Amino acid sequence: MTGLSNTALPLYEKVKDFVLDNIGNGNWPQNGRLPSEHDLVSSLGVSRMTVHRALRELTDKGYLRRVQGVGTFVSPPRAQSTLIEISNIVSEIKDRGSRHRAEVIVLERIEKPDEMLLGAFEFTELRPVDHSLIVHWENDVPVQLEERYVNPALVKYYLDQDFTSGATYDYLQHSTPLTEVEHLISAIPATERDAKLLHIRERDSCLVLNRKTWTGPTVATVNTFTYVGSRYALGSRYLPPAK
Amino acid sequence: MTGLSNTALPLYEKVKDFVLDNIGNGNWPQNGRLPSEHDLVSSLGVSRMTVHRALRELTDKGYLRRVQGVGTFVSPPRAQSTLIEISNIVSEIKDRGSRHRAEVIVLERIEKPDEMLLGAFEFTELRPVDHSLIVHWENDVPVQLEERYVNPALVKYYLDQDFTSGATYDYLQHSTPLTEVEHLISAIPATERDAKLLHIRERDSCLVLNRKTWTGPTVATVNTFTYVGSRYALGSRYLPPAK
DNA sequence: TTACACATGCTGTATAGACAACTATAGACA
DNA sequence: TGTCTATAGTTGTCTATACAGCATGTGTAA
Repeated sequence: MTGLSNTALPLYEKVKDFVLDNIGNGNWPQNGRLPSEHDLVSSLGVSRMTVHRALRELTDKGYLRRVQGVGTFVSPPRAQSTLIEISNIVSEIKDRGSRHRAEVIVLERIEKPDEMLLGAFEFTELRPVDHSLIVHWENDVPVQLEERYVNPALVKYYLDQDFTSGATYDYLQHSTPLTEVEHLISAIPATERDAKLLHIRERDSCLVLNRKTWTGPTVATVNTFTYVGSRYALGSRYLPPAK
Repeated sequence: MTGLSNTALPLYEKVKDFVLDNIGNGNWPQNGRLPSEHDLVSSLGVSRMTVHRALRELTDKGYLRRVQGVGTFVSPPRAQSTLIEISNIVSEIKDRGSRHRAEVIVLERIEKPDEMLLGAFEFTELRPVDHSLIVHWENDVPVQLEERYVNPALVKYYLDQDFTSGATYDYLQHSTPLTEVEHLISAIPATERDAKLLHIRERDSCLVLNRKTWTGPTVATVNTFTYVGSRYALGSRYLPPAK
């Protein structure tokens, strides 16, 4: 009596389905503890690596929460799940084309040189500050307003890191203590300040992306990106296969 | 000479970094072919499972494209990459709270009963059509306009599926042929139609989420969600840990 | 009582080996 | 020439085993 389905899926997919079913029908309640890997190995009759892979993938998708030395728990259904993944939208917006291109352009156009952005995220040579307002340009047309706030307590941390290893972007992906990200995307009419800086009329539609990152329980950074609604959209484009 | 970094990362993370470095510095060109797993095992001195995990995770993130029996290739830098993941935004928006709740509410409020939505995605009992316009309400206030187009050729496919197995949501996650998703989020002023249906003024800011799904090279569905900008935002909230 | 060491149970990582499934290619054959 | 077949190479999955790292409870000693 394995409890696994009979379809042709790989074993680890069947294990995932088994777990999701038990969560879905309330068998394993929210924040409840799952059987240990060893228990699942015994009851399902598969190897531990297979169980482990299934649980790891469900953890990546946000269905589970695992703590080494303690156990595996059912995550509450909302929020937490896709947060990290959504952060990729922002990455995509910022580095369309080559990796650091967009940011370099920005640097040449900064309106107030005194208010430098915290470059630790994308660039090494910059002096970090804890608050900045930046206008991004493209072909002499302002397209985006960016406001950044960085928790001063964390600035030192970034300065102490060694970002000269070349693979800055990916290094950060792996090693930063930024554990969670919150995103809010909204459509608001341009304020007087927005209109002036972006060369549009007041009340024109703007697309606002608000991003907040956390390191554990403390807020690390807050970013507000304001786009000219009539000209720009967020998102990602899919190119269908040629053949 | 392994080529792996000396930091304290797990081996599979080092392999990932190694691969990303080789992609980043142009050593392995776009659409180029990577060394086989066996080659990497030889040159890096780690086991094949470790190499495999690294390559699989990079594939999931969209950096690589793998074809069984052929090889591993460098994906073009963006687009394909995070598309699947981003689709979760839409899921979360639609089913905050319990799984099918949101959709049920919608059904009670449909303005034109003749233009039913294709329920195959969330509900079994509905008659599918290939095009529909829906107004979503909350507490007697219209909050969202939804326009759906479904490729008629695919309607039959969904009808033939067996969605009565209980785990509808997860079943679809695994088995639908929807291979790719394109999202565009934009801020637009309300058209006359939008204003009338959503009880707002013309030119008021609206948040528009456009979603297009593909099965291979053909478009499967097109959804347009129009939200009242002053009242709603897309995104996800993070709740910091209590302790 | 308090502090520390240890055992236990859990997840995380890594390996070696095996087989399955798929693709492309080369060669045999009609 | 065209078609089928065998084969080599590649990725996908699965197992059994081992060890590391972490958290918690327990028992011992101060």
